[in-house]
Amino acid sequence: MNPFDKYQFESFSLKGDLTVLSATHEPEEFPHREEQIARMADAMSSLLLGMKSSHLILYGKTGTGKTSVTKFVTSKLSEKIGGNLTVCYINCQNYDSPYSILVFIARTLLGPDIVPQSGWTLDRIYEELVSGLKNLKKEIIIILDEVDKLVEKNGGDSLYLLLKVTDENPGVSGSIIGITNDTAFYEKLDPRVKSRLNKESIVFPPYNSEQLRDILLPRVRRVLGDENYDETAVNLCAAIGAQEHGDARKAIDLMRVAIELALRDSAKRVTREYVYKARDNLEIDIMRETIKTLPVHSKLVLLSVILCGEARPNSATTGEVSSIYNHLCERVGIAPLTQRRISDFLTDLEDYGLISTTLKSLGRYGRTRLIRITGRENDMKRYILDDPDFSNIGDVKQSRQFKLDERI
DNA sequence: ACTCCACAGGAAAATTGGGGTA
DNA sequence: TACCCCAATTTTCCTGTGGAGT
Repeated sequence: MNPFDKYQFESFSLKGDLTVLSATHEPEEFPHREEQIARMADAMSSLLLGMKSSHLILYGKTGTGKTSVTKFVTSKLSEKIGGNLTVCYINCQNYDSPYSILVFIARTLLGPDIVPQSGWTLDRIYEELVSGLKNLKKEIIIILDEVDKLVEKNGGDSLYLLLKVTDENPGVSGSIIGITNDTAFYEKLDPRVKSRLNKESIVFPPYNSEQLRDILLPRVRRVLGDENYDETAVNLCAAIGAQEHGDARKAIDLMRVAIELALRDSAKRVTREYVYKARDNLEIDIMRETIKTLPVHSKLVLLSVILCGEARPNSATTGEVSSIYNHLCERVGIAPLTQRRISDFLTDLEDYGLISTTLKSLGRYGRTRLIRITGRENDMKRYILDDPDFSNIGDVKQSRQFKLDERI
């Protein structure tokens, strides 16, 4: 026998497409969601008879399958009904005003030329949309992902208007599917919307780790075959996902990254170690991605927080941050915003998990938020300074110095 | 017990900017 | 061109507040 046999480095190869483990993959099977699917189908079955379907509200945390299941069920429904049904998917994070929603719907259902992005009055867009929908003569399903954003922002105006479109115009037949992760969503609605929304609600409970494993395993098999991975690695992904409020997306992402890392290493199989590495990687990726997509002022505020923390290791306060921010703006050549606004940015940054704040009273010295960076600030600084707008910011240490002098 | 700091965070006014009509 | 409508973003103005100093 060949003495080199035991030094086989050949790594495993993919048996299937890795996109099965990507966010855009739309599965055909939904383990542990049979009940929800059946109930949705039941609620929408009246469309098959040409009757109106009632509106639906779906509750559930992120990664519990609400969106995928909805897309799945609606696509199956349109298979049955044929060309007589159009589905319009809207993510309410992007379209959160009555105006932008109506425009979006009009443009996707009726074509991009029917209404302009802006310029017309809301009334005119409404009229145009309604008459357009009448001419369409189709059943319409409007999926509102993250509806809670809609209600938070401007009361229930957008929803109210949509319900008016679907319910108050003979000749228009539409139903709304609202998706939310806010369990108190319905209570927050104002009465005029509540009364119209003859709601049927379906809850998507978080997955536990066994259920996550059931979701993960078939997909992993499709990618890797039966060998090439430790089952404990899959279990670990499932366990981490379960910890994160039963988040299937998280578990799937972890598995994908773990496989990618193992491939890059030309490893023989995917092990727990790769899952741990994947977790670290994902965290950094998420951080870089959120920082990269931050608006300029937000970046400056975050940078100010970091610099402030470097100057004085104990927590920074809003006032300190905003004075550093002012200096940075001057340096970069951007008009600074008010402290009121900075305060809002700080809340945003906290929501993104980039900083954490504690409201504290310093007695005689007022009441303010103590602000701390969460995570590796050197990395953060690097990602912020990647922004081409900040090319003239120069040496950060230097700028820190000059700020220290200016303060107090 | 009372003050008063340094803000938080709500509400409303003002500004900005796309796009219309005449 | 001037002027209007609308949404979104910021500013202005505001009221509220926990606790160190007195």
